[in-house]
Amino acid sequence: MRSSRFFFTTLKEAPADADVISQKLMLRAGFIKRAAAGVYTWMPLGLRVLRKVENIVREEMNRAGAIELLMPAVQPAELWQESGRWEKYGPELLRFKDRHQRDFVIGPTHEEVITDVVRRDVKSYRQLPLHLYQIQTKFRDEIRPRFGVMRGREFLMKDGYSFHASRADLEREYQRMYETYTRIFTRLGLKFRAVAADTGSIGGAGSHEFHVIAETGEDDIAYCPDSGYAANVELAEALAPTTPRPPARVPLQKTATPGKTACAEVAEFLQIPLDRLVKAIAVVSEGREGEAPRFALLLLRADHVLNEVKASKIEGFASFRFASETEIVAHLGCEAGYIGPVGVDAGKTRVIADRGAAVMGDFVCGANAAGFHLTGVNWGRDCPEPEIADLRNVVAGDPSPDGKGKLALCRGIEVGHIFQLRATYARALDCGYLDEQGKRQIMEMGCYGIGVSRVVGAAIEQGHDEKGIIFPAAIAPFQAAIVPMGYHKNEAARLAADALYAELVSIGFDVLLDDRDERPGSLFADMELIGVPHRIVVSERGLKDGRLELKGRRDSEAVLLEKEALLDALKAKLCAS
RNA sequence: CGGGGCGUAGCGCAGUCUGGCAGCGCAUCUGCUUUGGGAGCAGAGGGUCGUGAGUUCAAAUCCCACCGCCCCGACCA
Repeated sequence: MRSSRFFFTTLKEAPADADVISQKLMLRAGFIKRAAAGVYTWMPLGLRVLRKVENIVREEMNRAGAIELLMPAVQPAELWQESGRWEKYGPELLRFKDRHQRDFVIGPTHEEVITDVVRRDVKSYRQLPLHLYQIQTKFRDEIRPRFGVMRGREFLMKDGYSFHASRADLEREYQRMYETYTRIFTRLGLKFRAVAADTGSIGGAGSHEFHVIAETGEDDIAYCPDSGYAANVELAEALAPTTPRPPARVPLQKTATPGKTACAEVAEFLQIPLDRLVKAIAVVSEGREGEAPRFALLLLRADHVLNEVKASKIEGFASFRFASETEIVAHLGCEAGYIGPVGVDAGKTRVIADRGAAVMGDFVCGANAAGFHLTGVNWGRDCPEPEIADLRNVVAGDPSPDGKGKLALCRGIEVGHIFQLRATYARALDCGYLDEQGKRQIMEMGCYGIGVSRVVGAAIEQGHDEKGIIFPAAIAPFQAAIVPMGYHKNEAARLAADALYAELVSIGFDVLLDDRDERPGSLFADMELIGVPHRIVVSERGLKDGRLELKGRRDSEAVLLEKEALLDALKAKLCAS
């Protein structure tokens, strides 16, 4: 490609409303243009990157035996009503009516459509297993789209769905997809980590997320450098402390702590470390219609943080919320800030302690009286033994749940997710087959997603500097750029640049000849901004010695090479990736 | 949904308090000079000042309503 025949525009200043680096750089580099909140046009330069990601994903899915198809973005409401998600899916599901007042949705995902396709055409175990996938535009009406293409409302996704005659075969395909995803993100040139993820109501070890490691990620990941264990913090188990609860040494005492409602303030006021305090979090579950709301007090060591996913697994609290001030006063006779487990009415309030809080002795907590805390509190002696559960987020240094080493934490951007759906959708939509005995069975399903457009943003979050984007060669808009000095003034440089361009194209390189009539500084700055991994400068001064100049995007200095040596160097670098 | 902020040329912003010719930098166009790190000089084009309705001799500026966007808040006992 020649710049003069291509179309791209760059900006010196990023639009003021961009809030993450990838969004700023994508706007500055002219990869995307905002059309509405969370909705973007992919400009030709950005589209080249998107297509490269897409093609790697496609190649590897095909290699793994999955078969591509393309489903509609617009889906009839009937399928969603049949699966039950018409009611369950919230306002993220964009619904609309056509001219005949029939209900439709713009697909946020395609379980319903694919299951409908398969149930119509697959009748026999002989047609299984079957793995179908597509790379298609999705729409989710996020409350607050942000971070450019990383949390857009409209985005490009690869979604695959596999169908099986047995759970064992689903597990085999799941493992194959785990390996395929590992291969995909490796080829994309990204630093990533596969982590165990929450499986929600389905349970089992049936879900992994693939995260690109980046400081700006929205997810916390716990991993063990020694054992290879990795899990989303939502899921990572905090093991019960191995040290037993110490015996009570001091008597229960009520202490005035006027105005000290936050744990940190209480600890400072009493001159004790934060981990001697127990904090109480009041939660409510609405329960079914006609039932009274259920109330519970969750107790954690004050320096620990409540994990809401874990809390939602408490029996009866699947969809809990934090209690209102009124509810707290009604159950505990005191406002928030001074509440605790001592003296609560066991008939009305469940007391559930995190494993860490359950082994504490002589601790401090709220006295259920405004302006007072209790010191020297001990389970069993001063209040009933609590229910015990794993309620907190793990922290760096916690023992790994597999018992081998200690956990570390990092942040990640979720770019892939694989999931053993089992029969959830197949049952709802009655997707079955006849087995060897001619008996009808419900299929086992898996689903496998990759956020293709999000990968582009994640790659930039991971690879950039003050000059702009640094792409891995596999997904850069061009593998290399030829930058001639004085293309429009100097015939020798022009002829040499044209010849080199023709030669690189003929051997299959995706190269940009920057033949714009601009000053060198502008050309350099633009090539660096858009993240081209290799730059070749053709100048009269180098040509005098028969040399060209090669510089990697991360290099500080260029090297002067004769043409053949330069071709060899480029081949070595680009073919390796 | 609650709180805060913003909306002026393609991009970044000033001007609003205190009403009085709609500005600056970058980008764009023309000419000359320049040519290895986002050039200089001279000139030019480009605006429903988010929308609507008011107040006023006069509104980007004041009042009211609406729309859009951004940020913060759903880890709090």
